Amino acid sequence: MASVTIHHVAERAGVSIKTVSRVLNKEPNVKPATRERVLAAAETLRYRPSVSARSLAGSRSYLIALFSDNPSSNYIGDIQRGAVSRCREDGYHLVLEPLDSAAPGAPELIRGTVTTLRADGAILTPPVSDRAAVLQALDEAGTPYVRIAPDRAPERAAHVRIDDRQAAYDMTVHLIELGHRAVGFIVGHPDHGASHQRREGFLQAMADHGLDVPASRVGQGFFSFSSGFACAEAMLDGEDRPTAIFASNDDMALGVLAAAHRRRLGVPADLSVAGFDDTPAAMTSVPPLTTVRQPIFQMAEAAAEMLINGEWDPAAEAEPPSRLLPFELVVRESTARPRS
Amino acid sequence: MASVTIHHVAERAGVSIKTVSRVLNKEPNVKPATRERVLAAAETLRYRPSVSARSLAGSRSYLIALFSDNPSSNYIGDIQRGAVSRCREDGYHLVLEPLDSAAPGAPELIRGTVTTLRADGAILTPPVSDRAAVLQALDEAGTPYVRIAPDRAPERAAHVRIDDRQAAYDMTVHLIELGHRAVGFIVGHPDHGASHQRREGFLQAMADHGLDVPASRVGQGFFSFSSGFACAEAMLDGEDRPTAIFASNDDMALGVLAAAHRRRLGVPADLSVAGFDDTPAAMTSVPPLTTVRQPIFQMAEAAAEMLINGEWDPAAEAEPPSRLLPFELVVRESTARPRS
DNA sequence: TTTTTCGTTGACAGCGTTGTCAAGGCTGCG
DNA sequence: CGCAGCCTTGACAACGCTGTCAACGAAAAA
Repeated sequence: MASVTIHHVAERAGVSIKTVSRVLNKEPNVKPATRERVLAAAETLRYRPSVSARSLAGSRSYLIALFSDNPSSNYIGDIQRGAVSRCREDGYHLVLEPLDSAAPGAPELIRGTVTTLRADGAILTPPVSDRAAVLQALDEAGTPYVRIAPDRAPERAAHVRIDDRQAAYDMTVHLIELGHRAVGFIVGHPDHGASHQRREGFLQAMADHGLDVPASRVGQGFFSFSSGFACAEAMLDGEDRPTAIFASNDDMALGVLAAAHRRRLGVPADLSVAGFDDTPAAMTSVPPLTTVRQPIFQMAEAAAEMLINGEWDPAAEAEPPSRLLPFELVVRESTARPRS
Repeated sequence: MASVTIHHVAERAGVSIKTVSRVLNKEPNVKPATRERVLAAAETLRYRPSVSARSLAGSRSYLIALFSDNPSSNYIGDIQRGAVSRCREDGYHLVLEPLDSAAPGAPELIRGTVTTLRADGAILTPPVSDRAAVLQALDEAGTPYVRIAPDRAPERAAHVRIDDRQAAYDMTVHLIELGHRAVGFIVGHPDHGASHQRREGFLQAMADHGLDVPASRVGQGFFSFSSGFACAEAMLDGEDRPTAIFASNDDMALGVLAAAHRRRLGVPADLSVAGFDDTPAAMTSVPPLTTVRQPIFQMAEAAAEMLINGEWDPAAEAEPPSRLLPFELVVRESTARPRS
């Protein structure tokens, strides 16, 4: 309880607290012998610096806030693990702040959080990463932040993303190459930036192959199972039914699967289905889903790293940094050649 | 950036910083008029106390650590939302610490985390809540903690749980009352405390109704889809196939569904399936799953509350507090009378 | 009226670090 | 040999807040 402080370590090592501080912060100009002595003392005493004291005295708080709205739990879980993993390397900690980013109080909540915490940075997941009011609050608070998979105004701040457009393009080409001509598409939640890019990628691929996409083949979903189900019902009941449906995320693809199942349409025999995200459910569905895998864990790691390294100073005029990570097409059993 | 401190508020309100501190901490003996003045000043200046400073000066850090190992993301997500929700009421923040609780370094990681953070408490989710080494590390660090759904030695520390035994008992009775006699059971991960209690509840209910449970009808799963699938295959392929299978969680129940589907067994016509947890997938599966709903959100809220209120002082000899929350049987379409 | 008590307020000393600045000791070069 | 200049180290003042203790005035008691 009477916790061990830097003074105890200093005393044991026979040096001043400042020298201990130097060693622990890997500052230069400490004699190797001294460094060893300090390290040994810290080790035997099991010394742990207090983040509060460090934060108060220094310029870093060792705290990073993660603001997320409720997209899929799996997505958030990967984000969290990735961010924490990188944080641990440098003694940082992740403070969790789930919220309703559309609520009027959201910007104020965020501002309050980063200022009470004196957070060194914030990570925003979609759809938070596209809320202008939130970004503004963070700008005003002077807190650096990294947007994950932003849509609008990517140049506005630091961000990490995959090429959603290209991924959707590639998946569409996969379907076309299998022989599909009538391909339906289910757009994701309009508030999520990636939704638009995925749609564009799809449309572009179809256009590039001279394929027509009537309005009835593009449904508006919300990234939920039920919205995927509803859109699929509409498409499958209409005349000129598609032979393949590409849903903007796995949850909706699962909804498509359910709708097909209900109509006794075999997948992939009668209908090919493709998703996006490669959630765990994609592997366990019947049949397993062809989908796009995003390196979510790595994206979060990258975001944390950018913050820890202080790669972006909001005050400076420099262009905010960004990273583009690779995606991967995962072809499983839900897509096949159309029945001729 | 040049953040507003308690001094600014004090100056603006024309009082000393101590008085501002009193008002903000809701301490007694402050004249109402003074209180108003301070509150107004804080409001217009948008003052936010620094957790670091509070932590350093006072006895509370306003930080609670959440240690979780990777059970289902949905479960963890609910836990997080519940805990954060309660934390916000009192200006607390949740620090996320996912880890591999079976790793040899886990206790040390936890000890290090709570001491650098000077955390006011820790919340442990299963299976972390049953790791003796972890509990010991926390005891040594003198940090209060609340175990969620612990199995072994519940009297050892504060905890929150539902009556898993009774829930499994009730679900089993539900199946028996539908007319099932041959009921299979899939045990959960042996490291999770609730697994044993659920099995006991099942066995007790069967015994109370004079029903026999041959060893072949009790499979050992691991809370995963694939383990549920494997266990179901074994039971369904054996002679004397059960007419109902009760899986200890929804993921495994989904595995059972897949196995039944593969054998062209109708659910619930040929086989009734019951799960546990009421995950989102339970509602969207085909057919929707009969399951047990745990008030996960509320359990986490309760855990955070116990910590915030300081309901348990590890130093004191008093018996650690605990809370038992109600569960709910959710009957959907995966269970029905057996085909006569 | 005088004394006691209590409600209200402020001064001030930390809390455990880091940042600043200065003091020595040593090295190297003139 | 002397002095500039670097390497190494330490003293000490913050950082923003809470806990302690004392002071003041007013209300209550004598």
